[in-house]
Amino acid sequence: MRDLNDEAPGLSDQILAWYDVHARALPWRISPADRAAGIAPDPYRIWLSEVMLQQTTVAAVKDYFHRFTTRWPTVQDLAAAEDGDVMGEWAGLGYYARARNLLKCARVIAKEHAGVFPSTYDGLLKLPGIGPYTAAAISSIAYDLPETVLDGNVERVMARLYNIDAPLPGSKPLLKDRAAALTPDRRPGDYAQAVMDLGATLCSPKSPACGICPWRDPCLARIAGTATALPQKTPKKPKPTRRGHVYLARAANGDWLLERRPDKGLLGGMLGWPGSEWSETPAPTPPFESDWQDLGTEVRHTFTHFHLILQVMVTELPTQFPPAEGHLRVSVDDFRPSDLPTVMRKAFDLWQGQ
DNA sequence: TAGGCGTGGAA
DNA sequence: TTTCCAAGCCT
Repeated sequence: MRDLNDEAPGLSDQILAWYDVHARALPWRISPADRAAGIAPDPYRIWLSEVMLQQTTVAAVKDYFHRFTTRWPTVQDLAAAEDGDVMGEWAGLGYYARARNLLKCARVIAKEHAGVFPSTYDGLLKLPGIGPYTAAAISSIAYDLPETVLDGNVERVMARLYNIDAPLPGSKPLLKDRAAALTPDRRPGDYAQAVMDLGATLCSPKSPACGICPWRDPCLARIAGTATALPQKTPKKPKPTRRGHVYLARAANGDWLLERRPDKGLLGGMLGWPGSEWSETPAPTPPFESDWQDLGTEVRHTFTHFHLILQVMVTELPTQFPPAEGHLRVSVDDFRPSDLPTVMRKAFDLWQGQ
């Protein structure tokens, strides 16, 4: 049996040589040439990009990264921001606990670490929103420490390189061991980005470009013809469908009735329309007595673990409406649809379009 | 520890 | 249309 660990130095050299030529230009990335010239990444920008990239594509992150770094150029700037401004700027990116933890983390860095990110894996791991992957990513990319990143890309690349057919997530420790054995002491930051770039571009889930892969020769899955079937994953449960009502009330002067959702749970900390519970058979719960009209078109949206169909009800907001507990009256000048999470913005778009 | 937690693009 | 999945973390 071929032992790829004996070839580890050669393997890391091969993928680094590939990365030197094919590294994508990304707004948060220091190119391999600039790195070689001694330019160091800004840990704040690496951290911000890595949190945004959790379960999120590069294409979706780019504009958000630019807006955040323009508005808050340093971690101290971000730490001093208002909660609602950060949540509004994150709106549309999803997994909103990331934004709440981002702000928590920035404030810990500013207050307890003098504005400087810890430079060790263990120090980073203690911070809100930083788990094993992100701690390893910041350690390696920002500080050039030989920590092993294990994200979905690296899992796929390792499962194929070693032809491991044990299913995820159970095989994760084994994949981590394989990935760690390959992590070099030389250029660990470039190496981490190289393996992830390889997974994101050539070693793709459905149709890997094995013919032009720098690891095509040693790859045991390519040799065995099993690459596209790896990594195996335990099957997922089907998504149920839930229903609900949302209530859009606008005053003659343009004011809107909104609510700030509680910090915990779905869409936590985000703005939203008042509404019913989301269940199989939700009872209507209008925020105040009025002649509510059914907009006629439903909002359809899919979350991580269920489908949602929302009935959109509209009426005029009384001029003297006394806001109930938890309700916000937002003036036309302060209301920006882009501050809403996508499912809530869809309801607004329907209202606007009718 | 397994489930909660968004969104949009690709196939 | 549906399914898969993307630089995961938290509880």
